[in-house]
Amino acid sequence: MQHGYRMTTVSDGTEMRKALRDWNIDLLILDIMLPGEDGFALCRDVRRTSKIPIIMLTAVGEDTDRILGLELGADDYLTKPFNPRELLARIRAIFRRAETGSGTELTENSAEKVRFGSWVLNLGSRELRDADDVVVHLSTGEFSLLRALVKHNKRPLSRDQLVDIVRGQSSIPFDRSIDIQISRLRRKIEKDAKNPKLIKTVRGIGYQFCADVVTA
Amino acid sequence: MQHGYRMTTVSDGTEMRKALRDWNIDLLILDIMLPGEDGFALCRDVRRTSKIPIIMLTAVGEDTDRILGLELGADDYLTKPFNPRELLARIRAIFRRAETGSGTELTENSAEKVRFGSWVLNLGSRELRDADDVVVHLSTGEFSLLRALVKHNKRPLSRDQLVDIVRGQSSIPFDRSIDIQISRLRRKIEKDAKNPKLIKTVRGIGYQFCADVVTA
DNA sequence: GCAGAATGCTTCAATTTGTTACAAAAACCG
DNA sequence: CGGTTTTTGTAACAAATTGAAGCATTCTGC
Repeated sequence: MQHGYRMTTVSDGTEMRKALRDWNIDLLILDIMLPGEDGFALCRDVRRTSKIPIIMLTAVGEDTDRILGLELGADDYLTKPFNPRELLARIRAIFRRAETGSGTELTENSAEKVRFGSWVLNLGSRELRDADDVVVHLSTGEFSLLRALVKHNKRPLSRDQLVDIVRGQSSIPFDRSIDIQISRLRRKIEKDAKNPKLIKTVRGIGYQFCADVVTA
Repeated sequence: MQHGYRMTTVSDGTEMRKALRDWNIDLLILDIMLPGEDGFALCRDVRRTSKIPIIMLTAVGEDTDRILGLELGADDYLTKPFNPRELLARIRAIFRRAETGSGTELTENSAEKVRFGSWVLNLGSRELRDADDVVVHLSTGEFSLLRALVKHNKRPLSRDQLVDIVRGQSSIPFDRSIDIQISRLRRKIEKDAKNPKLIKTVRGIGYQFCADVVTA
């Protein structure tokens, strides 16, 4: 976590696609010079399926017109060597632009409300309601954890991943804090906390959200 | 007419305002070094009333952070001396972004009034009215804070960001003033200040305006 | 069933946030 | 100008949240 942003570094196109699939990536910074597929191809490829903001890193003398142009569709670019402050400024500018959209676009495919079991979780207002429409209070951490689980539903998430999502840090060894948060969350949303139906433990791996999640 | 764009040159802030009023200007290119009012002030001033894209021209060593940041709100900037091709590329990029932008803008030039919960906030006259059309008085700081929250609704804002927006300064360490302002604002607009529905706390991050905001 | 490991959960202290009371600063007003 | 009111920030304390420690429980492979 730096300057309020959490980042993941990958070393090639394959890792990038994996990261895009496994995490909710909000912004991509692409170097043109890469082993394997070059940045141009990657950029074009990502653009085909996603509107995620892309910043390209170029060497001097590259054809800047082409980078920002329709062909590649990057949102911005920087010439190496660049000033870190400038990168930060451009990142912020991009998010600020995106913000003025409509609000709720953590990612493009995020819906406002999701339903699972007899619960309705409103991702915008951060409210969890039961079948009778009664609000069950969740602390920030509980909401954050639940959102992570729901977002990656039916997929086991390691404690590392969860800590990373919830706290934006990589976890220290023997970090049990997620277990406790899971415990607290189960107490609130499971009918029988001893027999969890929604948040199951995947021994040796982590936790998995098992309910069908319907975006309403 | 050059490269498909028509342009008008002005020499100071007064002329600029006249041009903005008399013509349909689509994009503003602002030099920071100007006779009379400087570019920073002009930029901020334009931003108060318009969402028109702004590109700033800066000398080397300027504080690029501030330029693209929330305070000034420019869309891009270029360091002098710059390559005309690069300026052209950035102009095109900005128009391309504008095209793909979704609607629902929450800025001055679109709507004067916004509605959330049972409240109506008039951004022009700075009046907040309840369901019975009774004015609830807000101090300058309270209004400014509420406007910031509403503008970035459904998105958590850090204390730093809020201080920056409200006071135009970066906050000192351990600055709790935002918390107190939030507290005062809640007392005025929340039905139950203990259970805030509009302004929620995001622990470790800041605050988030959670209501649906409708521009009326 | 048993040993060891992984997970669940209680307790408690540290941190973060909410709020009250009060003082400084600013605006207002004659 | 002086006096008054309003606004805003600091200090101090209350409440909520959270994670570490540590023991209880469950699971796995034998």
